[in-house]
Amino acid sequence: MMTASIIRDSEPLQPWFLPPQFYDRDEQLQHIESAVNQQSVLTNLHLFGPRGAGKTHTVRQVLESLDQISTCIVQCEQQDTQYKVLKQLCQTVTDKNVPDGHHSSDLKRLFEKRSSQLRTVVVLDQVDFLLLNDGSDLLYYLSRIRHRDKISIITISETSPTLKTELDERTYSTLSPDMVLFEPYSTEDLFQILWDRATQAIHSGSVQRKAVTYIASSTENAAYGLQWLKTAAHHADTVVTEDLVRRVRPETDKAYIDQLLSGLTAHHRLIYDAVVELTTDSQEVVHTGEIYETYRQLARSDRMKPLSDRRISDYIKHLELLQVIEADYHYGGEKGKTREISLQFSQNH
DNA sequence: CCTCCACAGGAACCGGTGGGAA
DNA sequence: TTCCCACCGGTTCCTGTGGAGG
Repeated sequence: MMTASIIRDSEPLQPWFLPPQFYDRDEQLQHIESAVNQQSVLTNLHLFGPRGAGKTHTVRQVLESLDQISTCIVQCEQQDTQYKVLKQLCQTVTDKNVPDGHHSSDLKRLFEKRSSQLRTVVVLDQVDFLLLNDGSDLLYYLSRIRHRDKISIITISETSPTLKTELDERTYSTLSPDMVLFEPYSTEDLFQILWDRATQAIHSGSVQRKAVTYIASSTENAAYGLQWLKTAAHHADTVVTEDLVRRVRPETDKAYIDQLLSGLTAHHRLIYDAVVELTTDSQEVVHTGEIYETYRQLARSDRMKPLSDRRISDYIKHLELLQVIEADYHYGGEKGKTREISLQFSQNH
């Protein structure tokens, strides 16, 4: 069934692929580099911008270009407790596996010992997950660590512009990060980004410029655009056309959501499915109680033991942080405290 | 004005896991 | 081997919120 693929190298279509060329990120690249590449005191940074604006890639680009510097990139979506982050920091810095069961003070000692010898950059990607689950204790610790002139803390967020409201006062004032703003890509830049990847990944002549132009003018999110291109390429018999691109949009949404949810649990998935099921053309917002109920039904039909409402309430917050759903908080709506929840990615564009 | 609804979200607690020390 | 301790995902319990309805 699968005919010869037009893809010659799938790597450049992968989300983690670091491209050789960046567009319209000179200012940010420079800002980050000067913050972590000083001989004296290193600077802390907070990177803010929407998903698919190149935050993570830009940091990686800078860090991979530097020598004599130890770097730890932590995905807080998974590492959402103080202990887990410390564990990963120690593993990265010592290059050894660190088993569970230690006291976090042991891990702190180990990390301090190593980081005192070498300049160290700690990147906390999706830091909101850590803050939601565990508060700002870890950031407080890191901001006051011994030898802190040798450590730079870089936090990345899509939902907190400054971290000021998310952190307690003392942590914010000692951390006092420089803000680095990432604007969404322009249509032209996004075209270049996708075109570069397309020409690297796909046999020449097998992708039309118009097709890529269409993607670039339909979204500002590079990660989403890339998924779109990839989905289209997988479906193309001979060439990626604009028409094909239009047709694969629903499937792109699905694949993009799958990728976002892949780092979370099966329960998160069921909650998302519940919201999809409850959302109709006539009813675009759903209430938490309905989600709990539908989730329980879905879980039972999958022979999974449903989790408590309290837990699901937290999981809904996770989906909100990932921006697959949007939650409108009413501390004074029709029925006291409620959330009105809607899909961020509607199935029918 | 009081009570109820339908939730939000803090805090305490629970059982399992995996160290380290005696 | 026994005991103790921290961590973790999860539950239970509880208090707070503000409009609607009596």
